[in-house]
Amino acid sequence: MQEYELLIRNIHQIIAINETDISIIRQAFKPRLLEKKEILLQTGEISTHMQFIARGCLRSYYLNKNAQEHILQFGIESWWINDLYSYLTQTPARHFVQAIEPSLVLQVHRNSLENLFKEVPAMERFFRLKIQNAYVALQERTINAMSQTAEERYLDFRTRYREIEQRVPQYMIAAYLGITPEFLSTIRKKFAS
Amino acid sequence: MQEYELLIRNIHQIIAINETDISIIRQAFKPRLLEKKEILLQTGEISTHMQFIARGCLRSYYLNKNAQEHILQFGIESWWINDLYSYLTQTPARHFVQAIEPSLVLQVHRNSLENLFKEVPAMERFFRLKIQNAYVALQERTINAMSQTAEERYLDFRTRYREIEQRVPQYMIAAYLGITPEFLSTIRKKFAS
DNA sequence: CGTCTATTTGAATGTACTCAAAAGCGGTGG
DNA sequence: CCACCGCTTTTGAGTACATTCAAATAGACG
Repeated sequence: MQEYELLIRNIHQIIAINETDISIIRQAFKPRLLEKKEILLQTGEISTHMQFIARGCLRSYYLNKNAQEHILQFGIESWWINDLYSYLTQTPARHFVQAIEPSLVLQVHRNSLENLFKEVPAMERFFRLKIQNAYVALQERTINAMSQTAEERYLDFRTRYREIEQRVPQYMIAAYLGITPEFLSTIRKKFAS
Repeated sequence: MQEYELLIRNIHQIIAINETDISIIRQAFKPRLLEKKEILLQTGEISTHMQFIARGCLRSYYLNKNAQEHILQFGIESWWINDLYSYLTQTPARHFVQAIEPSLVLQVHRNSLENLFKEVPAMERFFRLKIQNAYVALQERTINAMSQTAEERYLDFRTRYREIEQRVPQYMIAAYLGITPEFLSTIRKKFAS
């Protein structure tokens, strides 16, 4: 049950919860093991769960009309990952969510989360804050994508997500930054240690 | 009071409201006239109002560290405009909101909106949907910024926001697309009618 | 060890920027 | 009403940034 500790800590950092709340939260979340490359959410499916990463590394990505992959988000331990729009509006997902490493997520179903909100109202605030943060992070990324060179974006990524950089293959970082793997390779050469 | 009709229609398209609701909504929103170039929200200020554009054209923009302007959003009649993050979190705004033309906005103060939610609960759903749509629009824009050429982005903008393209100066469209005005000019030459 | 995938390298090309200057346009004052 | 001023848009030359394609090299894993 150690994985649940991480979840509880993650929530407790943001909102106040007591022992009763904690046991209600534990019951609402179900563990799900994922193999490397296993897909948690497909385009076209409707997202029914919020998921917390207890162990491993995942990504959400999108295929554009030329079938190029674009990564929207990476996630490691203590992050939340989803196609938020599909979840919120109950419309077909436009993104995939996939495990990069063997992973363990703690999932709460939409209905179950609604009940949780009734029993632990502060959880509603918790998720509202998560969504707000996701929004502002996205806004910053949009601006950076438009105003910075690939090199600047890469260095920014490196400092911001030091750990992720070491855990995911380079071509995925390129797909996150919106550049080709070849060009990322030449950028990296400049900063070779 | 014609400007209020537009607001009511905008809300009524999304949620069911009766005559009583309408008069409550009318009272909550106050008109504010803006001159061309007048700034409605400054970086550093905390956003206290949601605003609906009844007449005119506005933009929200951001200055990056090289003091370049990047436009996040244009808005014309029937659109909502704000620094949403500042409004939601009550933290200092990172963006400016400015009138491009002489404009009229209908503003509702945060406190007033909270009261409105109690009297007309469906309004809470209305704004939640607005925020969700803003999120997904931003996500699409991020992907496009990374995966499309300037020309593709411009053509996309043109079909998506035909009217805005005709109302705002070209250098602002460049600032929206993340390219230089010179380069936008050469792109346009190719499609000269 | 062999196979498959990921990364690197390099040449040629395309996309977008910088800088400078000219042309166009819109409002204001005389 | 027109002339002028300031701002916006266009044009062009030179350069920087990033891609494509092809091939070589390196790593990971059964």
